[in-house]
Amino acid sequence: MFETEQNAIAAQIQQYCTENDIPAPQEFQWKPIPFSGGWGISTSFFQVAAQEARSGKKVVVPQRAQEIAQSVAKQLGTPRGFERVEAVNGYLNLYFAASDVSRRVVDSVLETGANFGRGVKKNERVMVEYAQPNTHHSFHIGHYRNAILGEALARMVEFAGYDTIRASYPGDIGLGVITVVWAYDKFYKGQEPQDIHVRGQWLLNLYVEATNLLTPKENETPEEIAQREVYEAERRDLYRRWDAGDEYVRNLWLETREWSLEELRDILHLMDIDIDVWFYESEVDEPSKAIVEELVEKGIADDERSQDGAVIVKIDEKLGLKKEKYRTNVILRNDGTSLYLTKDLALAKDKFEKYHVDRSLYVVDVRQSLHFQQAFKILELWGYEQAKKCYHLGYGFVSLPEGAMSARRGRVVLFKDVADEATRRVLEESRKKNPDMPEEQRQEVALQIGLGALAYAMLSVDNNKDIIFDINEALSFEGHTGPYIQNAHVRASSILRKAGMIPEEASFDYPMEAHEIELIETISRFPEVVQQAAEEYRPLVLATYAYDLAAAFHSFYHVVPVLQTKSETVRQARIRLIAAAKQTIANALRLLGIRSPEVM
RNA sequence: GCCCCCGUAGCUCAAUGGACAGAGCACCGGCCUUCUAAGCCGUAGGUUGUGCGUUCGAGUCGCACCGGGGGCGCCA
Repeated sequence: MFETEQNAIAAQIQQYCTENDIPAPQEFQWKPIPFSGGWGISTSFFQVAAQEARSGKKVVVPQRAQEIAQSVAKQLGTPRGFERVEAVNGYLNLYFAASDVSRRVVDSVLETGANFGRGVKKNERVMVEYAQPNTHHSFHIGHYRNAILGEALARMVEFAGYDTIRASYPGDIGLGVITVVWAYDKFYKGQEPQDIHVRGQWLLNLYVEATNLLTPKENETPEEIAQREVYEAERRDLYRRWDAGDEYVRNLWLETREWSLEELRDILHLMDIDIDVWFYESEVDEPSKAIVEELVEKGIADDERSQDGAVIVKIDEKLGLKKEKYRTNVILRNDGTSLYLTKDLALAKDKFEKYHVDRSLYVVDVRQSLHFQQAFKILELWGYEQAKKCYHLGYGFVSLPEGAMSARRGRVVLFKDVADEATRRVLEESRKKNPDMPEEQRQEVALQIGLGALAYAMLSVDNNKDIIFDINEALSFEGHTGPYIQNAHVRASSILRKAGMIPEEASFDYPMEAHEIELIETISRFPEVVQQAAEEYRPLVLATYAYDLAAAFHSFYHVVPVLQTKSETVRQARIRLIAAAKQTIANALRLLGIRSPEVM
């Protein structure tokens, strides 16, 4: 928020350096003054001093940095908007005139409202692909991490100023899908439950049971082996018929697929996710085969089918690399069917050509990073410049204290179960703490708080870290959690309700409390936090910020009176500050996909 | 064999190469006749896996090693 001041001072420093034969810094790194109670900006002169040392001057770098800082401080005096300038340990610290700057920050937040922190429009279209669960399964907590991470990323990138498209890519075909269709058709046709989530779980059980029937076991009798082989043949036949477009199989597949999609849409709705473009794996299957032919013609792929092999791309060789990095991968099986990689090539082509995407983000777990590196390099070999702006956001996978989630072993934590449990726990808490709340409102708020806790638990861990899902930790409501932040918003709302109205304007020209200044300082950081989080593709940055902001608010709330303040001037300023804090908390939470309730 | 990620307080996690490595949980001690105690304040807790190096400055960058996880041509 302080670019104007920073640039003006930077220019003065550069001029001073040039005039005094000191190497002028090319670019300045401005940082907040790290000491508590000190609100302002700082920069250091170590690099300048080190440059002098390198050019032959006999200087001790830290000492020289302090000398320069001192002389610069002297030269600057006290610039407009600041109340104090000091040189300490090689750093130049410029302390704001808190009252002036506070008013500017608060006015700016209240003027822009829900748009406070929004970045300037960048002329670039970004597609974020996330929410790619397989159909014919139920949605588990690992899918949830993917969805909330993707959504937070999309919101951040959009708010930072990019034209953003949300894409989902359900895996609606493959051996796993066919396995479920086979089991359904053979054993359970017409027995499906009606509730969409019960049905999702039921499909999952079907998959487990079918896989069990098809998996070789120890000490099988000849009869058992024969039975299993019959089943296996049936499954293969079903896949073949699907591939051939057999009407019966296709209808069966579409019907069962729709159950999963219904559940997926319901969950996305619950999460407040609105997907713009739905890609289905089954729909890129045919186009992807055509791409293989093109790649063979262009000499990018090698066709080894005549030697009973597959169609492969020797990526390292084509790139001229000597050491193995991207290796070699298959893009068409020897039976002519396509693979995951092939489909991703077709999908990327669509993204670039149909949706004119400049930058493409893939939110997929980290185990697939080689796959994406290969896909991006093949796209590059194929001639797509945008491939350089494809980025795989790999995140650590979610496992359970007992180990990896495994549908076959029945070791899966379903999102819907966790969401229900979250709501239940919040309701219990809420009845104790706020017994007078109308029951209808309580239900609605409980969902927001429960999901807030869950979302925050996922987003407050950096992307590349694995998460061992512990429900008690994830649904904690105290301390570094979503509800802690939501509670700050609720407390602010409560004060504003009692205040009645927000004054049109107010001056902060009074001796401000340290907690008051700290809160405003934290609010002022929001716009750059948004940019950082979006540039780094890291919701964690925003999650940490939201917590810092809430913590600053809670401390302020405890120490600084607002409505009880005697001075009407101070009261008005603080009411506006509360409104600004509330708005900024809401904006930050919104980017994390978390609701900001008025009461809790 | 090659590649990627992780290792920070008892536990879970933070920290654009920059000032004194910070939070939460758990533990202990305070604070509700005062704007919502899902809160606030305080105590305690560290050789940042090990060693070398780069740098004025390293938890952060490089190399080696130790420990854990993941990936590596016809699964997705």
